[in-house]
Order: sequence, then C-alpha cells, then structure tokens
Amino acid sequence: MTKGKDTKLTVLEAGLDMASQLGLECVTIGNLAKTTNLSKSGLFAHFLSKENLQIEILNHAAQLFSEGVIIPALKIEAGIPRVRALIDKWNQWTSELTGGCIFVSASADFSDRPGKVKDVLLHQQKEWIDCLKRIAQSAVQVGDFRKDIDDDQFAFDLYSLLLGFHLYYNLLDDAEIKKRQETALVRLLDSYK
Amino acid sequence: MTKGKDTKLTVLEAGLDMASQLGLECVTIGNLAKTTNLSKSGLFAHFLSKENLQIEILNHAAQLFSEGVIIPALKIEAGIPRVRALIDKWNQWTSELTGGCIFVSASADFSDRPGKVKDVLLHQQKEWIDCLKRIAQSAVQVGDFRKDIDDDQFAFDLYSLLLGFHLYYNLLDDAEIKKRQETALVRLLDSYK
DNA sequence: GACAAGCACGAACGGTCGTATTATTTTATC
DNA sequence: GATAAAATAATACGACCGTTCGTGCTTGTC
Repeated sequence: MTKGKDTKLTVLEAGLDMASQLGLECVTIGNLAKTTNLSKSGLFAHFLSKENLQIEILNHAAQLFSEGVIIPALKIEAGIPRVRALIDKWNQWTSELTGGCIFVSASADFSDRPGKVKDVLLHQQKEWIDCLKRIAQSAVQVGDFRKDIDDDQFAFDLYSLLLGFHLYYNLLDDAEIKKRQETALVRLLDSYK
Repeated sequence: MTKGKDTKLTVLEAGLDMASQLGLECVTIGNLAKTTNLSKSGLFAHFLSKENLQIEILNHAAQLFSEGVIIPALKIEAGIPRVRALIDKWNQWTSELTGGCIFVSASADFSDRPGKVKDVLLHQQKEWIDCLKRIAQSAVQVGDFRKDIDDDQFAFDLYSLLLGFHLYYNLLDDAEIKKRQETALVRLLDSYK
C-alpha cells in the first residue's frame, strides 16, 4: 500500500529536479529510471504515459510551491509585510531548485504545445496570479495600499519583478540582483500606497 | 557559391521558428529537414553538428533582432521616445515569432546546460543588457533622465517589464497586457526623470 | 498454505535521435 | 560543353525514445 506511493514520490522528486534543469519536455523516462535506480518499465508503470508523468511532476511542484511559498506568506500579517514575505519565499523557492522555477521554464516550453500538460500549467499560473491579486486586496484592507488600486496590474507588476530576478539569477548569475529587485520593489510599493 | 547559402538561410529561418515554438533543444535535424524539404544528411552537411545548428540559429536570431529591434530604436531621438520605441519593437519582435522570443525561452532552457550554446546565449544577453544601459545613458544626456540614475538598475527594470509582457502574452493570451505594461512603464519612467 | 494484489523487472517493439560514409546530382567556371 | 567544385541525397550506425508484454517477486488476506 505504502511502498508504491513511496517510490512514486521519489520519482517525482527526481523528476522535478530534472525538469527544473532540462525543462519538462526533456525529462526522459530512461534517464529518470537511472537516477532513481528503477527499471524503465517499472517507473513507467506508475504513470502509464509520459504526459501523465509531466502532469504529476507539475502537480507535485505545485504542492511544494504551496507549502513553501504561499502558505508561509499567508501566515505573515497582511499588507506590505506579506508582499515582502511572498517575494522572499518565491526567490528562495527558485534558488532551491537546481535549474530555477519549473513553472517559469515550463511556461516558455509549453506556450506552443497544446495538450493536457499545457492546460494544467495554465490553470496553475492563473491560480498563482489570483493569489497575487488576493494579497494585493488584503493589503488594501489593512490600509497599506490605496483603495482604488488595480489588482490585476499589481499581479503583473510583481510577477514581472520575479521573472526579472529569475533570469538574472539563473542565467546571468548576477550577485547584485537581489538589491535591484529590492529597489524596484520599493518603487512599486510606493506607487500603491 | 550562392545556392548553399540560400538553402542554409531557409533552414535557419525554419529553425528559428521551430525553436521559438518548441525550444532550441527540441529542434530536431530530422524535423527540420522535413519542413525544409531537405534530406537529413543534406541539411546536416551545412552545420556538421547539432550544437553548431543551435548556435547558428541563435546568431541568425540575433541578426534579425538587431535589424528589427535595436537599429530601428536607435534611429528614434534619444531619451524617452527611444525607450518607448525599443519596447514597441521588442513587443513586436516577440509577437511575430510563433512561440515568443527565442532568447527568453533559450535562457530558461540553457541556464543549466553548460556548453558552447550557453556561452553564445550568455554573450548575447549581456550585449542586450548593455544596449539597455546605453539607451538609459543617452536618455540622461538629453535630459530625459536624472544624472544620478543607475543604468544597471534601469536595464533590470525594463527587462523585467518585457519578460512580464512575454509570459502574459504568450502563455496567458492576455489581451489587456499591453495596457498594463504601459502603466508600469509610465511609473518606471517617472521614477527616472 | 492458497490466493490475489501490488510492485518491479527484462526483453522487445517500431521510431527517431545525431552522426559518418559514400554516392549522386547540381552548379559555377572556363 | 567539359570539368572541377559545391550541394544534396542515400544508406547505415548505435543509442535512446515511449510503450507493451509477460514474468516473477513480495505482501497481506482468507
């Protein structure tokens, strides 16, 4: 009962790491089997198709993301402190994954690959943006933001900052990027006060 | 003498399109040969390795990028008009490619794939950031920006805005995104005045 | 102790991958 | 129009792709 779920989790863990480095499309059943010391067919039996494997990797990542980023941020007092917590946790999340945030790379990979995997990814991204909007709304409620802000605009503003950080951090290895993101964030928050 | 260069260009054109949709790593010599009506070996002879093919696709993209984005922007008067021209041209460039900007997707793909392809990509991205910095400096010279601005910061700010646009436009198909980018841009430019 | 269920294995399938070698056609030059 | 050079094709290679199948271990249940 528990043995199968155990190895499946191990596979998903390794698959997430591999997807973060090589991209979700380049996660190979053969390679994944090697790194987890399973046979190709033994691993395959857990997922029944590569598409399912990709989807389950995404869902596993979403759960870790929720536990590591969203929930901790929601525990911080609403308003600017929560916004800051979210950014910190997001940066940490993206730094902990070997090859950067899987949702960012998958977004580039799958924007032109229609199918179930893209559908899942799209749904996750919309949920994430909704989360950003809700955090903006709660900042309004506690008085940290003006009442007439556009929460969709805020989501775009904040996500752009994260994407900028992601590229600079992962590709360019820029040591100063945290500082620049902070500068941009201060300007952003000021404009919403 | 000229026939070979001709077909090579055709291949690069098709390869760029394919790379934009599937990612540079998923451009396959066999598929590329099919779409260009060449034999696999005939196509291969032009590049001698897949790595070279990827590099030549990147370089071809860089040339188109220069012709379509950078040079037109530099023809516009320095300062805020030039910044705006650059953004417009960049958005246009990214919209014209079927699957979005190849440099953005390749940056996610190759951040953890050491090798010559990554080296080329890294060099290109640094050149692009330098270009952004120079445009900031010229805006200072004509008096559109304050004298004490941080041009590295400006490059990050602007690039983040482009990356945000890229994700919203390509994955989420957001019709309002141009408006949001504009809002963010106005705020950004104000802070540099 | 029989039995079913869950789990993992090895072998094999038809395809495609990138690459190498060898041949054939097309093009440019005189 | 002959000839050398350039461009393309044909064929083959070993490796790996995702997937299927049959088989054998475990494990817990009756």
